[in-house]
Amino acid sequence: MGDLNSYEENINQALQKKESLVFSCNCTIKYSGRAESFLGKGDRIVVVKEDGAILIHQPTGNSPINYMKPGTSHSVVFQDQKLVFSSKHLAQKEYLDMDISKIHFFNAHKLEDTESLVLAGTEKDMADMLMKDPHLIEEGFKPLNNEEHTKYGFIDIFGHDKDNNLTIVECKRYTADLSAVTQLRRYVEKIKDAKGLKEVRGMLVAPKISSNALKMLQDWGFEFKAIKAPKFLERYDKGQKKLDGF
Amino acid sequence: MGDLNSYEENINQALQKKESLVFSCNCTIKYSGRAESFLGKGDRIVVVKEDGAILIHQPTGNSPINYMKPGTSHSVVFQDQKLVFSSKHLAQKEYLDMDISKIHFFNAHKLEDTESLVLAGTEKDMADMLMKDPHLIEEGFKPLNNEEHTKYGFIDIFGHDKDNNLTIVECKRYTADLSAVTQLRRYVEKIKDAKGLKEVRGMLVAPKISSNALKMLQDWGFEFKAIKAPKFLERYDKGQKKLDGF
DNA sequence: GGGGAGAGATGCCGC
DNA sequence: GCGGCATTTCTCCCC
Repeated sequence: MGDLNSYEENINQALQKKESLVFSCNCTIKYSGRAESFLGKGDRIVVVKEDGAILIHQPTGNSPINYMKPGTSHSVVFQDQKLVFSSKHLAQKEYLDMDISKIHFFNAHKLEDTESLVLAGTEKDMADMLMKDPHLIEEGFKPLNNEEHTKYGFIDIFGHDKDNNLTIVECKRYTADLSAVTQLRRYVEKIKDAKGLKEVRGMLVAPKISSNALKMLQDWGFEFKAIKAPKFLERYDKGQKKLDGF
Repeated sequence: MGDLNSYEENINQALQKKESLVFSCNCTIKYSGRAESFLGKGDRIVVVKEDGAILIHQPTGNSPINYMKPGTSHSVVFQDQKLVFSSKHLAQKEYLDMDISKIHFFNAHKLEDTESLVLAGTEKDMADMLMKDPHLIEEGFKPLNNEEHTKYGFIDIFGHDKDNNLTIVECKRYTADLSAVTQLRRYVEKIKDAKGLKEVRGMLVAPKISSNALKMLQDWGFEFKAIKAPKFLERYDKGQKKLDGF
């Protein structure tokens, strides 16, 4: 580790080469953009990615304490015994400035990664499962096709129950809350209006529902059905069985 | 940089000492918990914090591709020419496994940081501004105090207009959308019911409103008032003026 | 710990 | 670009 001023050229070169920078430092941070913030002196971990994204982390916690989106440009100058690290995103009128008093470590590296995440257990997986096995919703439920249901908004599933009543189903992969109920209400009213119907059934499908949400749901004459989102990822499951037999 | 297997002890020691780990590696990643995911081989940056939080970043993008919350425990073993990095959060039934084929760099460090962020420009700042200068909402508007308005839920501001009509004001610091309108509707209905009133005014205060939200708002007889959230952070602003005269 | 709501939300898709 | 909506949302606050 060299002197603080020796990092000025190192960092600027790495930025120019579009490498990913990772360093830890003692610094203060100012941000101005969608909001404004200030953070006093402390040790942080900083990651600057090749696309300009910057993430600044404190030693605890899940989320970055400060950050800027991809497309941000960065520069460093040594000034008044400090490294001044400046980040700007002109299009978004956002600015971030770090006054760095010490660098604990620094690394810059070109990273290669062309993979993208394979994910299972989303709300869409849940809706797909219900479209495939509509009896999970209710015996005799007949879902309508996707073309139909896009016309009136982003309704997860709608179709007819065994008595041919039009039914709207809203899925949530987590505990359904008040806003899930108002969302369902919005769809039911929209469809009633668009189709000129007096009665449209509304169903909320989720693993759980909060107490207040259930009350509101029942007040409005809607129904709740407890179903868990499927989170079976074949590729992963196979690996798990072989590797460590969970 | 030593051989891959030499990192096994390094990493486990750093974990035991509750240091913050930062390293870059080539790996595959499996996650199982709230959902399940798999990510094929590629270069990533990994941060493990002293509280157990782990963040894994690809070379581009704002958000971590995989992560676990504070409270996660970690361990590493060298096995089949790979470093197997395992993370578990038993309470949350979450598991993450990295198969590491190469470490590009590794650093572990104890970080000191006791500061917390000072932030201005939130929805609360906006509500505070309106409570202080209620004429911004409307001439003659008289807000009620905070004790009162907590009794019926998380209503931003409510009070009486110049004609003494009870009025509920919902603030949004960004563009108001459909859910902001249904949220306002929920509050108005709640208050009507609780107070046995026939008429309660509902106002949405935000810098902008989406077209569909405006239509729905008007359909229900509510009003929109365009006001921007204040984002003036005194401490920061002073610094800016002195330092670089923005 | 559950519930409710904001966030400098972010990210995705559709028009 | 805006709009609508899910997110392994995360975070905070209050009960």
